[in-house]
Amino acid sequence: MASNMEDEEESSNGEPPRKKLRLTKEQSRLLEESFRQNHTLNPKQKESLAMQLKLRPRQVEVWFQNRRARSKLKQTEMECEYLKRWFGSLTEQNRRLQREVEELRAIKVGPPTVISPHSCEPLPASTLSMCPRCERVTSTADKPPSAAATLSAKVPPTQSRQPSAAC
DNA sequence: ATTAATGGATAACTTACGTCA
DNA sequence: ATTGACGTAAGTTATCCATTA
Repeated sequence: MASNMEDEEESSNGEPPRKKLRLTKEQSRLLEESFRQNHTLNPKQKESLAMQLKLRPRQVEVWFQNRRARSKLKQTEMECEYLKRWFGSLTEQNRRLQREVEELRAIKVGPPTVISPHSCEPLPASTLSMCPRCERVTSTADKPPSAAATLSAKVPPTQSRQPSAAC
């Protein structure tokens, strides 16, 4: 360590070396107690607290400044932890929902042949094409509600299961 | 057991900005 | 509208002390 080499002397720039005060237990206790009551001090409170603690008012002032800063830092750290946990739970929820979507998509695609909504005849899947707008292969409006229907109920009306003009 | 290096806590300082008379 | 005094927040520096290799 490079400290204490010029105790009681002046450093090269003519300034006396900065000395750090160590507060006693009792001083800390009183300051903390006072901080609990009020996070800021008016000049009168500062003066009387300084007298009580046998410190300079400036030292009391600095202590309160630093104490407010520590308090805020702690609060910020706690909020950060909370947000991290929240993010984690949202990520997990998102994973579950993605899995569910995959399962529902698998059910919806079903077997390789489908029934034509027009002729009620089975059609080979290879003759069908995907509508780029609604991403549906064919109309299933005449089928009973399924899990897939439940999902699509959440889709905006323009993407309803009724065949659009483009389909 | 001793010692130098290191990191955390915090007192003290500096700067920028807002408020008010 | 301008100005100077004052208080505070934010950022930085310096010091002390405990831990560790």
